[in-house]
Amino acid sequence: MKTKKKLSPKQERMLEFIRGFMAENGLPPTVRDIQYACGISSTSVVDYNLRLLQRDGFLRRRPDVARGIELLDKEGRSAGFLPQIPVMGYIAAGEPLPGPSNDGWTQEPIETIELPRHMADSKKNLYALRVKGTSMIDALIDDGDLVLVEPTHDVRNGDMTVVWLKLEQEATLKRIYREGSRVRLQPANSQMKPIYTDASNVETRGRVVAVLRTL
Amino acid sequence: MKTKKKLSPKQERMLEFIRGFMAENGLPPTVRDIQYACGISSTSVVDYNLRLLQRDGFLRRRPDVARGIELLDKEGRSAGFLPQIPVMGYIAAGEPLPGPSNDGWTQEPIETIELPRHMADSKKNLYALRVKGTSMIDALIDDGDLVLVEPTHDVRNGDMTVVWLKLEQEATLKRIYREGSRVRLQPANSQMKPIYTDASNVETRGRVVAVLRTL
DNA sequence: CTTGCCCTAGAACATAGGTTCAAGGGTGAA
DNA sequence: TTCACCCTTGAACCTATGTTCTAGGGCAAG
Repeated sequence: MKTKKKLSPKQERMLEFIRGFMAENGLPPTVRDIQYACGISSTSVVDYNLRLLQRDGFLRRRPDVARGIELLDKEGRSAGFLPQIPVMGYIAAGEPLPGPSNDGWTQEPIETIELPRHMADSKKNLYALRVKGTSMIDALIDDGDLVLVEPTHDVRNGDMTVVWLKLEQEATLKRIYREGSRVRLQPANSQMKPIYTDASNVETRGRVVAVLRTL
Repeated sequence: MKTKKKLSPKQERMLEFIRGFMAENGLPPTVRDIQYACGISSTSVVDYNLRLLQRDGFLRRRPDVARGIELLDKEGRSAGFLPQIPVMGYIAAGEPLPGPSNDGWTQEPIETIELPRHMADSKKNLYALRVKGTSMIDALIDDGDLVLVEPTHDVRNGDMTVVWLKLEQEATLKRIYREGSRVRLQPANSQMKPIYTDASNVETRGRVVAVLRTL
């Protein structure tokens, strides 16, 4: 159940704008903000569509209060305000890695989560991967965990890194240390031994900035 | 540096209210909301103090916009809106466990974090503990990780649980399974063996609902 | 064509809510 | 005392912003 109901393009646009406005400015937009941003000719049209959106459960309005729009998630609780982080796919040993291509993404997000600003600096356009299986357990990452990734090739020694091992056809998360022509991949778990491989065999896909586990 | 500057009691109160209002209602309060809630006699007094709070970097105001208050964290970025989770102390093997007493807490939070609603249902008054040392590594929890705890004694088999082992004088995080008069404490890491101990030796302090690791 | 429904227009209205003003009380320094 | 500074009062002011009204266009069913 992706959407509760089909929305008119205008309504899509409005919702999209409201979300963005709230995440960016930290407060809900006014009717007129929406009007101008969405190129709508009259406040009454905005009001009309807000009414419909409310009827269909996408938002709640507080009568007579300025900026009294409250976005609702599918469960009816308040949402918005927070940076939306796309969960771009799964990571598991042996699986191909989804990632950003030159322009945009190789695929659509499988879900979206929102994170507080102090975890997800919106400037870095982070994305997330869901861990499948226990193959990352030596990095202290369990099945079902969510890893937040900052997409960059500029990875420093010691960074927890998303690496693709070409030879092994394997994705993994390790701390990376370049040692001459070879690379040491150090599990986060001190009880595990490091892996050594040739530098030409590793492709760094980004730096892990956080790990989230919900139980 | 806890606070940038000493605040008057009134200003403390106002900030406190604004934070609460935003977390609860999903939008910033009006000047008059603040006035009534804090028992202030005039909007101009509110304005006056908001002015000072802005000067001292606690918030930003957008001139002439309704509810144009934006709370700032110590780094100057937008804050508020989210449930504030107190980090009540540290957890490490051998350390005593902080926790809720009959009324209130045994101590003050060492810090405060904010979490999105879908992680921190405000009804459950969660708290957090910061993990010190690598003694929880068999539960896939590293030094510096934050564990979110729902304080309850009603723990079910298989729950990741904060337990206090009386004999060993040790706090730990394990999945718990009651097996007759004894208790099996199962590490999250499948490569580790479970621990068995007598039921009378374990004291459950709460259920872990999430683990957060920032790198 | 007529009716009904959904949507758009533009304007006007009502008030929620930010801002300002003139005045006054307290307190400490000079 | 007087001045300066900080804070409080109460009211008035103004506009940002939600709401409402009347009118009309497009379109499908009858």
